[in-house]
Amino acid sequence: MKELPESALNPLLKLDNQLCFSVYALSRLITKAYQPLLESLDVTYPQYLVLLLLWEHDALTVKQLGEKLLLDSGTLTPLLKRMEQRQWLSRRRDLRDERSVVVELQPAARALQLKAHEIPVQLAEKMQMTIPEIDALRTQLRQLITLLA
Amino acid sequence: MKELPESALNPLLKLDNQLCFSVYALSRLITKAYQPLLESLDVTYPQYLVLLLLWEHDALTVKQLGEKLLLDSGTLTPLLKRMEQRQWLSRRRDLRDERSVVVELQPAARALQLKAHEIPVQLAEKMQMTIPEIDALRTQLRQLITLLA
DNA sequence: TACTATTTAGTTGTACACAATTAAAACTTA
DNA sequence: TAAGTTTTAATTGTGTACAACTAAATAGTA
Repeated sequence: MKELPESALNPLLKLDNQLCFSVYALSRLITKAYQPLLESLDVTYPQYLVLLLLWEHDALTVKQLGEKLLLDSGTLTPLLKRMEQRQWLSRRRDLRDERSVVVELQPAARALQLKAHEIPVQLAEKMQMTIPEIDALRTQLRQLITLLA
Repeated sequence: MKELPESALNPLLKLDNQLCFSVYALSRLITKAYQPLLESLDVTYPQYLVLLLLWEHDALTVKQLGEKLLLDSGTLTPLLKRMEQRQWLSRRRDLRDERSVVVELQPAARALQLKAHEIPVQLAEKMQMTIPEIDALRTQLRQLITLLA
């Protein structure tokens, strides 16, 4: 009798059946889908996420950025330094708490915001989803994020 | 009159409203959720994905792995070299087509498969989802992957 | 057959991600 | 207030990701 592959015994060990791989692959594809749109801003996708937050809040500490993006200083510090070099933001110690570093939006990055308005719309088009569909899926993923964070 | 932040004018530019960020954040959280489970195998999550495929197919070319994982040789070659060093797989040119490199499962990695059976179950528990719920979400993400790939 | 185009991996350089560690500042509390 | 703890960024080292490029092998074609 011919031996079956283990994956036949445990279909959960098949890549095709894994939700986790879908999230992982989709995440990378989305980053790639953003790239041509972000090219005019000359930022990477993680840098764009930082800009989104600073456009909204103007100034945040590294810790606050990390909480919102679920990233630690090991990732953020070099990323923010690159953005500082391009004059998109400033980094300085908080005078009231020298442990913290305040990251503040600079004028050059404020100007970028005007170019960014179309990006979410174009992404939604690429994904061929309506706003309600996007909202529903996002809500579902948020629940998983809350669970795992 | 006080000026509103731009994000008030364009709510799509708020991080909280972005499906893409949810996918990105969830992907990283899932990788972290895997980590304690993969520790006993001493593999990273991308390496685990390669093992899933080799457990299923025994031998695949770098190109085939890349098609299934949506990764290119720039990522795979060094990753596979690390796995080769640990005797989990072998890499050799295909004699019938010297452009291709065949990656073949080695006995040490076959043995790892026994330890891996519980991993998908434990992950599903961490996500507090039933198999049908997982299947539904995966199907939805697959559609997006097909669209963007 | 020669010539060109395509396919396949590998290489190089840049940018995340993150665990583990370090160091300084601020907090706690005895 | 002095000692120990916690908080906050930065640093170090490893491992992805991926664009752009290179080189070898194969396929296609005039």
